[in-house]
Amino acid sequence: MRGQPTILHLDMDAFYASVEQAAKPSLRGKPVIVGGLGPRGVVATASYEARRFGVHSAMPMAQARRLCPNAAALVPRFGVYRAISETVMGLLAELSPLIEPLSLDEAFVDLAAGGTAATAEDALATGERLRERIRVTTGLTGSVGLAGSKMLAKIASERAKPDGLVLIRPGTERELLVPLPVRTLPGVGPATAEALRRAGIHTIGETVRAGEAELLRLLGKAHGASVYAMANGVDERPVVADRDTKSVSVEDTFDADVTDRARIRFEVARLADRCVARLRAAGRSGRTVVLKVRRYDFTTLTRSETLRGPTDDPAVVREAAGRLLEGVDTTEGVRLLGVGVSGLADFTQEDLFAQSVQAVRGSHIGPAAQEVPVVAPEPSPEGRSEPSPARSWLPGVDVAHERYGPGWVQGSGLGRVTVRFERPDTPPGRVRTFAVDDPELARGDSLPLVAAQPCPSSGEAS
DNA sequence: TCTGGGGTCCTATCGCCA
DNA sequence: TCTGTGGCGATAGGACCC
Repeated sequence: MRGQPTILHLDMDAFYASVEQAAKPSLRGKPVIVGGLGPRGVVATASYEARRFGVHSAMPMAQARRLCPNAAALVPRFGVYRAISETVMGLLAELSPLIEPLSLDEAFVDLAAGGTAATAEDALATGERLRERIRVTTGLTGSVGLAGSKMLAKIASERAKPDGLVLIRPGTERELLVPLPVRTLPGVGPATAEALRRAGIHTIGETVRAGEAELLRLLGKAHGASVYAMANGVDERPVVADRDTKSVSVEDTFDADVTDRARIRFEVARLADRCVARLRAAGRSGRTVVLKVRRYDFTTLTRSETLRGPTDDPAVVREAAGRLLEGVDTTEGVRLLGVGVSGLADFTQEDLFAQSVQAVRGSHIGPAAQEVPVVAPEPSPEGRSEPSPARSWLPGVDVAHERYGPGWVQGSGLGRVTVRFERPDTPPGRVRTFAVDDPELARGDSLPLVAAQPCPSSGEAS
């Protein structure tokens, strides 16, 4: 049974960038980069046109723009991606009840659990049918890998990219793996690859030849054993549906390092509130509060405190984070602050002994400034600016103009905003420029990428 | 213009306790 | 009572993934 290609891995092609190209006809066939646009932004996804210039995920945006100055650089629209992702996951759910999403654009499916892959040929047919369904319902392409394990299915989809399907037949795994670089193996990142390289190990074949004892010596017990097994094509990890969240966190990188202690305290309180808002939205509470500080030199430290019981009270989390901050020296400047909660529970058990000093205060989520005796940050020259009107016209966002209809922001600056008026189902549209405070211009709703099926009253287009 | 944001898992160390 | 051992929770850091 094992070895039969019953594990399917789906990977949507250049997902965020492809969504933007589908939504914005003028960008089709052109280089598109989605990511943070601030001075410290990084690339989330680059379209294949941009990749030809050497742009790739996790690259600093500034470098990406030097490599590919003509690319459209857009901020991510996670709401849109999430909605499309749900549609795609719905298609996967038709194949099998056992699906494991890895991110918005990737998932494993255990076809055996769905009875849709008795043979390799069945699996192939299922995979091709899926790709077609995805194309028709979303207008996007995805690549499919089929194999007998998660690792191999993932390697297969990688080889299938873009817009393809690869099946690894039982018995061919070893010869396929042998020449591949060690970085191909799940769990082998930069640090592990470097440790192996120093031992003269570059490929999976060399990993196998080194022997298990040598790997244990180089990488330690658990990691060494796992890498050795993977190198031999042994991967028994099951497809796990419904992984439940173990922690919730939020973090912010500042445009410039922050040294002002009052400002840092204020930001930590704000992050704590945002974190609790997410926690509550998920209907969870948590017991351990974690503060994360990345300093000017990129060294990162965490401090944590475990409460007597789980909480979802913003004041409690804010105070714990504040206490943790008091033990951290920030005089030389911080580039990132984060607040997280782990040790999650489903229930909200209010502590009988009031973990918060401010027991009397309401436990609703309110503006941090209400409770924290923090100097509202002066319009200081450092750090992220408060959301100014101009900043909400970020490239890529949806807008609607009273006269010209739906469009998207192409760029803004010097008090002006440039909008391209087009929709997923129109030809490339034309560009108009407005004052940033033009009363006829407002944020708009995203439009479906594929014309909605005849459906009574599709109430979009406000 | 060097390096995001949201996670998971593993390991080491320390103190407490049986 | 002293010493050792082992388990366990809390804490911190690091590697990895998308």
